[in-house]
Amino acid sequence: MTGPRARTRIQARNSGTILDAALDVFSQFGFRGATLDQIAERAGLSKPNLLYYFPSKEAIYVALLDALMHAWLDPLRALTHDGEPVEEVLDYVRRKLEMSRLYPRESRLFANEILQGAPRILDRIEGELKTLVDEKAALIRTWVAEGRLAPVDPYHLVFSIWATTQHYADFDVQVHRVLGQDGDAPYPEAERFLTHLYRAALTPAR
Amino acid sequence: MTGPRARTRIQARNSGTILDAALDVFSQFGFRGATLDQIAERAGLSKPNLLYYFPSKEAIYVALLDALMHAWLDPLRALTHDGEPVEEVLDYVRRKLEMSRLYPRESRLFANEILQGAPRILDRIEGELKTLVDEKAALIRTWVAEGRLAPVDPYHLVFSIWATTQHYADFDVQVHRVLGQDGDAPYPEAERFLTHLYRAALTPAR
DNA sequence: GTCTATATTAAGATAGAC
DNA sequence: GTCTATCTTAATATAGAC
Repeated sequence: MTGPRARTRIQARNSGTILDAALDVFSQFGFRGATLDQIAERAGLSKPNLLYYFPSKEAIYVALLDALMHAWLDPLRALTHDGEPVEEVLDYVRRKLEMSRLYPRESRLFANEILQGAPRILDRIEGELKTLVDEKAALIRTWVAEGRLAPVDPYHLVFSIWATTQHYADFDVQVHRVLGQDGDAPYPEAERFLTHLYRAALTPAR
Repeated sequence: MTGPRARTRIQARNSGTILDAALDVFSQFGFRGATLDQIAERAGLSKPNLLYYFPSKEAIYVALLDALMHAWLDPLRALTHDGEPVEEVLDYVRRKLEMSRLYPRESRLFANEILQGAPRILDRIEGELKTLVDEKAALIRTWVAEGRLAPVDPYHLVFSIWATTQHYADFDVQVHRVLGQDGDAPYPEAERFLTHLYRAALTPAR
């Protein structure tokens, strides 16, 4: 800890307030589209006060990305060889969908960063993310080779799970308008649909 | 035609150059994150010259969105009751995937607009897009009722097709880094995977 | 720790010469 | 039609009082 952040109670509280407000703004507008004015207003602090807690706009953004990446891959890490393969993957789908439901802003922050070319996260994509996906892809290949999973490409399977589950957070506005529903209403049906989709596609032919 | 746009040959060419450059920039950074300086540089024109062809930054952006929405729904419109239901949906998946491959910038422009709350496109989401999806959802329900398609929620089916196919354009950087591939390399395998995924999920139990 | 005031740069848009 | 120069506003960041 070099900065003043998180030393005293008031510092911890204000840092948290700032990060929460910043997540609102950055997740909607991306790094360049977001402004400190918006963040300050949403946090109920003055702009200079923001810069007392964080040295720059970029530092706030990077702090958010760091916190995000730390937790983002947890659902995939939990995919192990312990259980029955089809149910293991379905559990992963449900965990990812739950992430979208509980943390839609984090999903949109990530989506915005990738859309903009991932300039501040490319090393972690090529590093920890790729490493983890490679590892789980190998596990999935093993299941396929053992005939316990239908023959699918593990990478594209993972991409499709990311896409379908994150869609409910990233395209949330569209989903709600098309369905004419609000809030978390789409999620139960989404879970039913995705469970059917992946169970049908992954269950090996008998 | 009120503005100078598209009257003479030189006007048509410059308008096209500007829109192409603007698509590059807006699709990456979103409306607020994009700057006229970037667009001007990429178009090889001066900033005031841009504003000779379009009255404002917003006008350029709206022109792009208009052109996009006009073509964006074509693949879904082509889903008709003519053929065999499973193959009809698979054709739709392939058309959407082809859109991602050929027009990734348009896909990212749309994604950015939705992520930012769809402020300039909300009426068309609630209008022509919802109307079309409602219509095709009814068609899919008919197929399900006839036992020619496995029982799935038609709206979430469409969402999943949008998500999985647009993912290859919108998250293109991530896909390429994880796979260690460049250019269009992921598409053939993506098509194989998605064909399997939807064929398995949509084929009715015999 | 927090604020007002302000320096500095960048961005959208316009004026006016050519 | 196109450019240089410039106006105006907004944005990041800092100075310095309290």
